[in-house]
Amino acid sequence: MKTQSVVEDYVKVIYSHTEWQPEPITPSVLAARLGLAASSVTEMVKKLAAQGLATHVKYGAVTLTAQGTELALRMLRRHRLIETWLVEQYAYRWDEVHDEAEVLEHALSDRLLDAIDEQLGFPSRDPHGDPIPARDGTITRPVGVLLRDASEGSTGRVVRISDRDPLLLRHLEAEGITLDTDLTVIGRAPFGGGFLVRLGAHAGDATSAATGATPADLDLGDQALESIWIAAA
Amino acid sequence: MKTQSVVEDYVKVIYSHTEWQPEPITPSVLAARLGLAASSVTEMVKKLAAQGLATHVKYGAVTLTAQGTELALRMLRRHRLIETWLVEQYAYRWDEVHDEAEVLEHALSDRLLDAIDEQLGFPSRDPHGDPIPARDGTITRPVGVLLRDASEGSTGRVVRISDRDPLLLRHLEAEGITLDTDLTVIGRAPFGGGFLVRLGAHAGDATSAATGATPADLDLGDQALESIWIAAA
DNA sequence: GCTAAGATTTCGGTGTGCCGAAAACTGGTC
DNA sequence: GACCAGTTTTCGGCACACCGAAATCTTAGC
Repeated sequence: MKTQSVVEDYVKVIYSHTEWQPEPITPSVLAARLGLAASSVTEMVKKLAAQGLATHVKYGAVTLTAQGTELALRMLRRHRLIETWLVEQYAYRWDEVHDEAEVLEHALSDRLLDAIDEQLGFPSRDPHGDPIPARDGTITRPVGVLLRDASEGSTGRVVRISDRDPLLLRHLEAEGITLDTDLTVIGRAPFGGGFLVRLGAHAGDATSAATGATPADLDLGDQALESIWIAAA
Repeated sequence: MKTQSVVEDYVKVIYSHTEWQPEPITPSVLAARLGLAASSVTEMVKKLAAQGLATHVKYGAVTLTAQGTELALRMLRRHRLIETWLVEQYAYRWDEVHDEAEVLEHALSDRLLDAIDEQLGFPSRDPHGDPIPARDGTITRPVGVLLRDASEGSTGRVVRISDRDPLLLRHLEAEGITLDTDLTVIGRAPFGGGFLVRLGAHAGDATSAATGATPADLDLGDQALESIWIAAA
């Protein structure tokens, strides 16, 4: 019961892997995410299983038990509340909060966390649009589609941006794309061109949107397409 | 460079021991304060010495080097700022902050700590009256005498109360004694009576103060006499 | 100065989480 | 159905901070 925080990290990563895609995580991916050797992960996963937090088919994937999921959601709640708090109260930018939250999520007491939750007015999502699990472990996934899968000509509002890469976050912010930004999907430019979006829900008329780019259109890279979720405004 | 926090705890305790009394700390006292076996302390102290944080005369006392003192003051600054912050921002009571601060002092980044410092208006003392070291390691000790050593009939203002024992803090608060409380020292009642103080700087006249107790006088225990510092109001 | 009580250090050992190398297993290919 | 590449597990080992027991040192009392 001493260095609990290692267990918390494993569980959090295992859970996170399935949050936006269905496949359960394999030991090698887990090792890569944690920055550890595969052999270390095998050992630790055995301990997680012994504690009833995970199940592990030999030579196969790692899955959380109900108890493990509960712990993961507690940690996710902590992480996302802390990120939100840093942005709201201490003027952190959304690309700067992750590392600090990574440490603090293991250190704050439940009491302090609840006080912070109240101070923030019980927010339901963090600065990247990720849902903050409720105290009872409830989590409501925001509806939305990956920008890559959005249909041409459609408009939508940004509801989530993956926090995986801080540099992408800074780039997008510089381009004017943050949470709740309205945008219109122009689509892929012909002859292998980039993927274009226009800021604003009503920018340009349908004809120009179907016809081509204007100087105001943004050419987003593949990484952005895989990171931005939009939903009907 | 991983579990730095153990080193930080040792250094903090070593420093704290000399903050309000001159004697350097011995390994056994250090072990008691940390709740560890003496043998563990011997080992760790050797490592502190190897890192240039402490000097250790064999079979004798442990002292901090300039570098060790610097680290201790950084930790003390963290601890006391966090305590102040918990009280001011999150409605903790002064007897509840210690354990939370004990954990957080190892987890907050310098950046966040500075932001908190600013939010609090760069306070110079914590909720118990302990001075908060400045960013550059400067610390200004509040002037004052231990209540035990205060002369009879004198009046003063409470400038510090040791945070060693939360129960004492709660008791004193219930009796009406907190930081900046003015009080008059009546003195020790005759025939082995308790040590009496009166709330307020002007309560009663000199005669009654010299003569004896009134119902409003407080009879403080020995622990309180060793824990409360007063200075001219 | 001697001794004994008490403090301190030394010594062997523990648990945790990590590693690299080697062995064992998987799934796909021919 | 045998092989092979890649993954996973096993194995021996390491660093860290801790422990109790035994050895060593200090110091107070006489």
